[in-house]
Amino acid sequence: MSLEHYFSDYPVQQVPAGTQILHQGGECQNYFLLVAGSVKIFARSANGREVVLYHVAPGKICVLTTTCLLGGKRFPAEAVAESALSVRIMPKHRFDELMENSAQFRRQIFDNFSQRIGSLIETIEKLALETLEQRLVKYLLLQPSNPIEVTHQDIASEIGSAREVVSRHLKRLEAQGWLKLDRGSIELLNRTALHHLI
Amino acid sequence: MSLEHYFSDYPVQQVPAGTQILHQGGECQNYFLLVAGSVKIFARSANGREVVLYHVAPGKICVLTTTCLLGGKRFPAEAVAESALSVRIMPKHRFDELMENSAQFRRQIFDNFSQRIGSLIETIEKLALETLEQRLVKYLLLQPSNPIEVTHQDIASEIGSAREVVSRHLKRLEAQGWLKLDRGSIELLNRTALHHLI
DNA sequence: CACTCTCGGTGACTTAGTCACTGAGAGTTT
DNA sequence: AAACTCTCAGTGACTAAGTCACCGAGAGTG
Repeated sequence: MSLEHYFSDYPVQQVPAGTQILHQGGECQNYFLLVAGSVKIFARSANGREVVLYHVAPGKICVLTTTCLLGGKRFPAEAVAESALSVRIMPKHRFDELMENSAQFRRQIFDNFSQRIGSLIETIEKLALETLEQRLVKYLLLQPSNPIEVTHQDIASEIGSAREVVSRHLKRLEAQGWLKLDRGSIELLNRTALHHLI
Repeated sequence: MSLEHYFSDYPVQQVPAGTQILHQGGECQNYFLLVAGSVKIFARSANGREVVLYHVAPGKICVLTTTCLLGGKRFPAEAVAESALSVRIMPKHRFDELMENSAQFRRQIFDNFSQRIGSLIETIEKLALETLEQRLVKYLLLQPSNPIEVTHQDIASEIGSAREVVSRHLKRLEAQGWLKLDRGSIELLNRTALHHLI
């Protein structure tokens, strides 16, 4: 039984791409389950630099929303729709009721939490222990499409760095002939060579 | 009703300071509740650099142990007793039973999870968005004792940096007259001045 | 066609991390 | 007490990463 089952009483709502769903310091009202699309959860520093904390994928709930509602806290980051979204929204009382009465539902929510903790720890390890080149190359090799449609700025905030630094590294990799840069896209030409950098 | 209540059937066991409790890739067998002392959970890179992920405080369980047991995964980090510990150990079947039957217990475990997710996100934001000086000064100002009994290496892994870098920053702060360095200890002399660096 | 906006490139500089080595001091052994 | 070992910190020289200020190309708009 997937999480979506428990949300099926609530209608699917559409959210356009680019919508800012939650702001730093904002209040969470309801739980939402993502049916389709992708939500980016990130933090922004005073001088405008950003770092992506995680992405919410279809079939998942936003863990941070859950911790806010359970703890009565303000949302500590920014949430933006990376693409057009379909979501189902569940009111707090129904969530609490399910947590009380359904072991299956609890299990799903707990799994969501566990996976998120694992991914956050991975992020910390990467930031503190890996070089920028390693993070960059891993990011590139993980992308499903080729060419990859993404700006240097996007990559920088994904891997916790600055745009200029990412640009320079990419330029160097292009000079080696391992990829090809274009405005808003990166084509990987030699995955094997890139793999050897990790 | 605190978490400790649910563990009271299980005897308090002593663990000497410095014991390595869990290794990266090791298997978790049981839940443990910390009664007294402190456990450091950290990751280590290939070249020996370390980064502290979090500390387990008295009255808390180790969230990572929980996620391992729930997900049947290997422990993704290192766990070391920072001081002598008193712990109570609960077998998996009893934990599962409590999760099933006690809303209070579930609530406690969830709170533990939520707090940990919050602290991990904070750590990511610090690593990616703050300067080393900010992280260092915040660390110093947060310590309860003065002088602070800690090595430069310890600080470096707390704030995700390298020993030499921390040493140089501390030397500079000492030259300003804001603190006094000694082997294994740092005495803060001017908290106000340090505050202005944040 | 002019205007604007996003994206990326670049030079000069600062900050952070690495590597290799040094020496001081504390504790232990002989 | 002298020699030994270990931990901790200091340092110079270097590389990597991040910042700041600016430029120019190209896409989209009116």
